[in-house]
Amino acid sequence: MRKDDGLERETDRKTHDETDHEAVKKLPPGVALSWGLVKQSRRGPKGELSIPQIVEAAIAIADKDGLSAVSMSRVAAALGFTAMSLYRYISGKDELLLLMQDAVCDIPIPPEEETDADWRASMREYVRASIHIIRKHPWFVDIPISGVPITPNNLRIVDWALRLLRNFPLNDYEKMSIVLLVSSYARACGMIMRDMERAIRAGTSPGAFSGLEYTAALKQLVTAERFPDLYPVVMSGAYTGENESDNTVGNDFDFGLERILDGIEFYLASKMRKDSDKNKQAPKAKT
Amino acid sequence: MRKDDGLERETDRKTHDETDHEAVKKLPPGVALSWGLVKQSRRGPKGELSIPQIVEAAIAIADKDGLSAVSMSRVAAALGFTAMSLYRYISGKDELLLLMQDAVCDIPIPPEEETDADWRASMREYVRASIHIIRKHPWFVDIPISGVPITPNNLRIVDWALRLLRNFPLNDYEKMSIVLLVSSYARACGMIMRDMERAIRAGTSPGAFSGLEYTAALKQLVTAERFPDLYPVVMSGAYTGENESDNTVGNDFDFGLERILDGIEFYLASKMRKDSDKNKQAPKAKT
DNA sequence: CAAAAGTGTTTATTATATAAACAGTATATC
DNA sequence: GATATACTGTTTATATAATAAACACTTTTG
Repeated sequence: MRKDDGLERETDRKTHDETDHEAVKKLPPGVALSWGLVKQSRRGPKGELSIPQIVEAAIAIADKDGLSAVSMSRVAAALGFTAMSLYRYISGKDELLLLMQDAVCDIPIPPEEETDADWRASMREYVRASIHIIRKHPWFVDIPISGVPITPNNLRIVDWALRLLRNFPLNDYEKMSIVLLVSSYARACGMIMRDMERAIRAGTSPGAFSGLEYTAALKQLVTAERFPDLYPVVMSGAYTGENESDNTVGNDFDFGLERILDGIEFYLASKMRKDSDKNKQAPKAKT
Repeated sequence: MRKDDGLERETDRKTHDETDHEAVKKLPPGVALSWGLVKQSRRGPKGELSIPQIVEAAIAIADKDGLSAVSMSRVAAALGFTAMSLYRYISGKDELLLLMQDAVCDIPIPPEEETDADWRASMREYVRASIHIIRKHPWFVDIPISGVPITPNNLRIVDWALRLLRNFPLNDYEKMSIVLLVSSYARACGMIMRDMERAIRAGTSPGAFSGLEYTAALKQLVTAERFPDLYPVVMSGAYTGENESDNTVGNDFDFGLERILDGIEFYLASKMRKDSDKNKQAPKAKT
């Protein structure tokens, strides 16, 4: 984890640290920690706790009882310490949340070889993996997005997404736009799936998520006059998924994803057509 | 608002009310309120407050100081009452949040005539309106989604979205999937725009959102070995939007939306092709 | 008029994050 | 080795939440 390999002389190390410091200092609190860039002082008693330990405990609590159950005192208690002891390691709860978020982004990235074959399949796999994080850690999307990802594990996922677009005739901005598009969709779908599974676990009869419980009420409330186009959809039961089998919700998401992939494919095709109009020989792929 | 037209006999009315009640009772707390289905008792002193008043005050506070500033006591204080007085109108804070959410969904829906002309333009308008809610009320997306929309104003927006698809050769499930797709994208984009504007208002230099401040740090942290495909994007400055003019972020979102619309269009075309293969005369539009 | 139902308030309870002061411990430097 | 220093985990205290319970008052209903 430590970059210092011991070969640099004292002065070099200092300069290097300071350069790092200036840029890194501007990072939001906690981000530096996530990159493992922390003071490593030798004096004083060794800490009995550690950041990974704290984060792990917090994640376990959040997985079990939700994000609201994650309080400093409960995390500390789970480790056999007092709430205040945590502040020796992290500066506050926000930092803990950020570290939790990055920690669960530490997923296995598929090896590069498998990627190139079928980009649509790869994209589906990417979306599936993104959704998997949310389903495994339902609290993940309860933490508001504070900006572009800048923590290491999160960035590895972005790196993976970009890899899938590597050989596409797109500039960096187009690539980022597509990553944004696909990731946003994954997030939105993951959120809804999360809600579904949460409801089922909370005792809602299986398949009764997505408003199925409220179907009867909605059929009384949604009138044809006030909701001309929603009315038939509610009445047919499609709105609340009355006639769907259990896993059809997943199919809904698959449907949307395929539309997005179609859109991307369409854009690539039209762009390559344009390119081959301009230049005589079309530059199909960069590598 | 009352369905009872006075012609039914007492027994009929009772039965009817109970039917309403049974179905409506199952609605989550607050949803019934949002539909205006509340006890209307005559005894006791008239309330000096009202639900719309409370919700309005809460929204004003949230718009100004964020969702975390919305406390029962602050809302009450803004109206000149004590915190506990609010509990005579709503059962708790969750209910207040739900009512706030529905209240800001009360947006002008464009008249039907303007819709049919250009469905892509209409869709763009729909997305723009959805995003506008989020930008005007940045706290909107801080409230987690608890399921399919079931409050009246929110459903009117869904109704609007469905109207845009009315004449498409799609079944209800396909329509809902497309609404989900477009709405999710709008939400995701709105969130990011919200963050951007929030950061700018908080003093971040204009255009320095989206990680621009962290560019220097990222260029040190993102190595070519660890992030082979992200590396060039960070280095070119595209990742943190270094070379973008102010409104390019919006253009990013436009890009993704156009891909989604392309995808929908592609699907429609391929489906109609299939239909015309099956039946001799293609049923182009239902109405 | 009396009962009932509803109003806003005061008071109290429980949780929360976190600041501040404290006593103990391991290291660095003399 | 002695001692200052920097660090450890703890105790105590503060401020702010949501909201339950008991209270006094008001208006309608029977």
